[in-house]
Amino acid sequence: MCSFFGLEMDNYQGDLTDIVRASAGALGQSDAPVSNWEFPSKPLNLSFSSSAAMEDNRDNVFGDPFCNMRDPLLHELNVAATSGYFSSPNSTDHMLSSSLDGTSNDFSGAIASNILAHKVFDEEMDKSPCNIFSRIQISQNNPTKLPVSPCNSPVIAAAAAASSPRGFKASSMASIDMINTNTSKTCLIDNAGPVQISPPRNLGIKRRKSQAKKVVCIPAPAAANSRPSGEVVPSDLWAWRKYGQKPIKGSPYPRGYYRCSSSKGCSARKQVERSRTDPNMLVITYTSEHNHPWPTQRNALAGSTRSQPPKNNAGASKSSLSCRAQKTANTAEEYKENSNDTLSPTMVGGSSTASAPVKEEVEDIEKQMEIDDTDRFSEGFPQSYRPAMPAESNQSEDFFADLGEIEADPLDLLFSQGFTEDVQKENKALDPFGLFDWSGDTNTNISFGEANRGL
DNA sequence: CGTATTTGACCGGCGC
DNA sequence: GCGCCGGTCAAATACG
Repeated sequence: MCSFFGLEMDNYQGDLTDIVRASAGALGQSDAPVSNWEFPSKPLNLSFSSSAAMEDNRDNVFGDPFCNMRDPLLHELNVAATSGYFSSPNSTDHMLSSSLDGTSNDFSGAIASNILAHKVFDEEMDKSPCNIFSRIQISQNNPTKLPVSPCNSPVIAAAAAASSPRGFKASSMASIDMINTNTSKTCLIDNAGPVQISPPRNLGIKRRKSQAKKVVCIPAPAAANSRPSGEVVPSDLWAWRKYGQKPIKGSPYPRGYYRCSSSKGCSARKQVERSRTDPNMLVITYTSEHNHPWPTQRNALAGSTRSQPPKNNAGASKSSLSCRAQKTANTAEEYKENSNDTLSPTMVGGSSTASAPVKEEVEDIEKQMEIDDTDRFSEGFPQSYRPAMPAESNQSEDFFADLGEIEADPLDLLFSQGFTEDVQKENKALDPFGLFDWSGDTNTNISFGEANRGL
């Protein structure tokens, strides 16, 4: 597995794009599957209503009443590591689970995989050396360079609690060992420079200045995707609606503005942009918090029907965007990239071809994940989660090679019909309360692409 | 027809 | 006070 390049911060102050620069490294620059993070992931904490758990999360930065609920973003990101296709079989490092415990509550999620390096920066995060950031160099006014453990943080990843209605309790992240690879050998940040995280100046964030924000820096799937249009934005299963896009001064990439559409009145917002310093990385900034449980398939899908980019995407209808992009594009190539890879959620998930079966599978997976997480942690990816790979593979490399060549959503390959059926059966058995409408009708099913939209 | 996206216009904070 | 800039609004448009 490739290693991540060193993470570094340029000195550009204040721009969230650079708050966390997680180099995509070999990942972003390789042919690694770009849609890997569409894979559903497992839950880290199933305590939906545990008062104790809630208590433990009382200091989560967002005062999130749902902080114990699963974070769809986390799950999704996590799955890659738990799928067995991404993680090392020798996952023994409990770095995150231990280092986070009781220290960075607002750093409520952790995700790691050999492929994905998701990094979250919370402006209000505790910089205690005991937390995840002990492995990250904090730059700004703090000259102190916290040691970066080159082998303990293959992926210093944490899902944005802000994106979650509940976040995760650090102590509940034992599963991280599933996604941490054998760090002593497969360290993703080996031979790399330190991770430097610069707290934002908050300049330009005026109206919500006092609000906590979380910045997630993730590999930009689109960068390696040949998708003709649209930014591939990771799904977090929240329903996001894009309400604006602006070119950002100093960055060739526009910033997309999204608000939660899962619930009226929800003030949750997020901004998605490419890192100016590393186009392979997407910087997602979450602002405010959801005031509702993370969406069921129904409300998450409200109005979500588009799975394809505008047919005239490359045509006149895009001229406006192109013009905007052109404003900041310094070169023809940059312009091209902007035209093709703007932060439009239209194609999020890189799965314009995502079909209903796929989305159902995703939902099923998530559902089951909520049921038996602990077992998975110890036993690995459950049989039922295992995608029916061609040739039943452990041949992930070949698989990914294929992924790189196909245009169809890799999930179509990952999840076979048989897989779906099995999971559905299992889900029914395991979800006697029918908390989730996994079977839903066509209007309520989340299309994977749709689920991804807005990220 | 309902919903999402696009995008120009507008608003307000901040620096000068 | 003015201009810059980021963030948001909302009309137009696209899509299923």
